[in-house]
Amino acid sequence: MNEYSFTLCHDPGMPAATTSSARRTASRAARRQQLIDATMKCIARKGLSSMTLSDVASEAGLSQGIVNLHFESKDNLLAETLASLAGEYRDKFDKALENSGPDAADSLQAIMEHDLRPSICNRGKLAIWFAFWGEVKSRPTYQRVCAEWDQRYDDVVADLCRQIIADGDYPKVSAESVAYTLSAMINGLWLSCLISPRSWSRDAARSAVSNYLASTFPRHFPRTA
Amino acid sequence: MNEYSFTLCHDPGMPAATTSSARRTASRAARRQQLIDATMKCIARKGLSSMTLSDVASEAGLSQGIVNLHFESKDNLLAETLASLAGEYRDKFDKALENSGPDAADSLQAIMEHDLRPSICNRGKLAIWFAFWGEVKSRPTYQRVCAEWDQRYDDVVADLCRQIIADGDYPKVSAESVAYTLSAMINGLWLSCLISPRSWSRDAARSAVSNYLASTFPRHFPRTA
Amino acid sequence: MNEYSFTLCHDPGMPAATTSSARRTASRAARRQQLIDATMKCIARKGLSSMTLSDVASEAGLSQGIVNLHFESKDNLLAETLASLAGEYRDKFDKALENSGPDAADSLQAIMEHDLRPSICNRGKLAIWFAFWGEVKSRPTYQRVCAEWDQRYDDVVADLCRQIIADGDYPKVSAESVAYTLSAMINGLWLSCLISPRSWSRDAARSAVSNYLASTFPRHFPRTA
Amino acid sequence: MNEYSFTLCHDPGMPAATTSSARRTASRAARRQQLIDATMKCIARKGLSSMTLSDVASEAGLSQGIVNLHFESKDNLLAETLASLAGEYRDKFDKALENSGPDAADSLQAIMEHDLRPSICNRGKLAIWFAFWGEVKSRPTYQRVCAEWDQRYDDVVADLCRQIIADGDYPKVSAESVAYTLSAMINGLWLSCLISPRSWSRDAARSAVSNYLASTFPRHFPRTA
DNA sequence: AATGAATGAGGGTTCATTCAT
DNA sequence: CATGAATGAACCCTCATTCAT
Repeated sequence: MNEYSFTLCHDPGMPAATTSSARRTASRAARRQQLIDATMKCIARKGLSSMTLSDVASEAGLSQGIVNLHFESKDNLLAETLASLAGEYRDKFDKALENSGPDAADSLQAIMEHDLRPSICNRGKLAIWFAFWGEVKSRPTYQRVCAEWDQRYDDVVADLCRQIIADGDYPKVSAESVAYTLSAMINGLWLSCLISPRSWSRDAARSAVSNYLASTFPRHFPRTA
Repeated sequence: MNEYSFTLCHDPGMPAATTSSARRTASRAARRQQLIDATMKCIARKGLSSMTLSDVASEAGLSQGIVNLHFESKDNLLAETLASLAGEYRDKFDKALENSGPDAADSLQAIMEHDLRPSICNRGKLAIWFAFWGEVKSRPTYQRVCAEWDQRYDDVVADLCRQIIADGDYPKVSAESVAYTLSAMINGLWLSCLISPRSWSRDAARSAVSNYLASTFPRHFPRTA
Repeated sequence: MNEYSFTLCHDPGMPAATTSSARRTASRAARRQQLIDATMKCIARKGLSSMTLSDVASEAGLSQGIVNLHFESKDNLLAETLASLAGEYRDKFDKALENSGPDAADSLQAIMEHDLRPSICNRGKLAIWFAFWGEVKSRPTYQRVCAEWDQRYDDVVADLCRQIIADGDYPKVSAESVAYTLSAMINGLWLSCLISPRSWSRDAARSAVSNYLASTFPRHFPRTA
Repeated sequence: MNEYSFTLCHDPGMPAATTSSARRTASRAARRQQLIDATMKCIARKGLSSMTLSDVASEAGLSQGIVNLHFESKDNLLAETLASLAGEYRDKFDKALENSGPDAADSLQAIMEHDLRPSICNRGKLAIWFAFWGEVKSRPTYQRVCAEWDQRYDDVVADLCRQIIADGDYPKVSAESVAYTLSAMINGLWLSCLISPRSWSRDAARSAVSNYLASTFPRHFPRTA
């Protein structure tokens, strides 16, 4: 499924073209990732607006100045955190596609399942996504990263839909519209998971998607109980 | 459509039943609303995490200390801003319902149209909603307000779906699931409006919803071109 | 005992040389005193450094701007409060002298008793005195008022001591030194009342003074049990 | 004279028993003491109520945020300043006792002399003590520290008096009352030093104490010229 | 590379003071 | 005379950033 791969500014530990200091560079990359991970935890726990670099350093078990040493500025750390979040998501997304069955329907199913899986769809992770989305309007950088990915997501899904439509003869269905709807649904379900954790049910979310797919592509997605 | 009305802590400009000082009281409420409006503009422009009380005061054309005078603290201002945002939305929502046709399908249609109308679905307003959603995990207060509203929204829509299902004999359709899906779709479409304003199209959003409704309730929502 | 009277800048409600508006002026003086009283309560409760004009206005049951209306500034209010405190003390002091027996020893006794009486020597009142004394070094105004009074106190007491010494033939005793000691003792006893209210005992304070007087002027102050 | 030693929360520059980073720790303690010293100067110069953290930082030749870095809050700085003031006094007090002659009368004499020595009894230092005493009523923390010390002072002095009384056969004298009187006298003399620096005379203060001691314990404290 | 003490700009907040009513 | 909304300077405090070690 390489054809869908794309690049964001996410590439921890690029091979270090320099001669010897591979270990040092590797360690540097590892430290950066460690700090990014700490940042994500902090965003999830305290929110973007009250997270401080002290929090991040503490969470990472390191000292005050460490973030500026590795990322120059807080803004930069956050930008790279978003890139990492997106990259991580993309990797899992790609893997889910690769591991899916051969048909487009299987792939589509895999994507949807993937998006609702606990490793992706849990309050902690979602809080981070929404934290960045909440600043998208005022931070062109965030917007670019998010928009790029969303576009790609829609493209991939639309492509799969096109194959399904061709395969199953659904003349009245627009691939783009279905892709758009699916993408929106996932994001909306994520929001409700974040906002109403008490009443939220993963099964309800899954069957909402299933129902939609079943009513849109009845010959590919049989209605479940 | 009073049966769907509900209350959030939103009540700008109470009717001033008291005899004297009505003017002063009115002015006080007006000032608060003025500050809340300024806050919304600032959130939309700068984001929750970099908006300052100075920004708000400037935007309102007033002096530094004015916010603390009327809201005691920034936290409080933000909480009341969210309440106002929700209240404003609720009012428009209720009005849209009232003005809709007599049938449940008309009402449902009205809600969907309302949610995608420019006065609701524009980057400025959406940025505010997402700003608060982005902090929901770390601010129980925000969560409560948002969850309360989401629940209500789903209830109202589910109720309408139930009427439509009963009326149109759609035995395999679950009202809750459809309501859930519609609610998620709207939020997801909002997100894409916020994130990808360039490629976003109101018509595409509308037809995504229309298509879904048409495929779910074919006898009530005829497929459009 | 007019010979000992002296003036501080304390004179509430001076007769108002103007023609008619006597009532208005009287009311004005009353209001000023009301505010000064409120100020004293606030100093006792919150301390000089955290007392605000709002506190004073609240305590007096009046509105925000009232203090500046009547006293122009906070500094001025405090200066007049100190003057009032000193004036009040002076009045009671004078009255205690007037009401005392005819002899110098009686007068001295009366002064000492007066200084340890609950109406003077209670934590509330003392807190106010010490609050001002605590700022004496940095506020020449306070110092002047306090120094003036202290001088007078010492003079009065030294005068009485002189009479006692002459009357009782205590050749080795210096009137000034005894006056100085008595004055210091009283202030020290006040401090211990303020600092150690739990263990402080009015009787212990009184007998400390009695013992001192008995050992200094044995023929005038018989030792008590 | 170890039997009279006692502890307040005062311990600048702990000996750094730890192996490494002794320098850093030492420096930290030194910085704290530096700030406390600056605080004392500021209180003496401007008074508790108008001293600001800026003043302290300037006085110490350091930057704005330094106090909060080392003391967390202004309240905390002040509390530790009082503790340091009391600790410093206690150390000198103990040393004066140690260096005094062998007899109880010598010790008592040493204490009194000590309390009136210029290094203790000067307007700058006294202004600080009175500044804190002025807030004792509204700050339980201050009160506790002050009350604790006063109690100890009285205990030590009373103990000495008891020895003197036993040694010299003064049946009618109460050790507690004398101790109480002496303690009060010293505080009162301090006040007059603070309030009336012009007319205040160290010799007058000393002879007031001497006279009292001579008349109370004639066989131990011979009358001076 | 890592530390953590130090900086200082800028935040939220307080409050003495002003002024239209 | 009295009110209380409004002001804005100045406070305490936070925190991203710097830098000597």
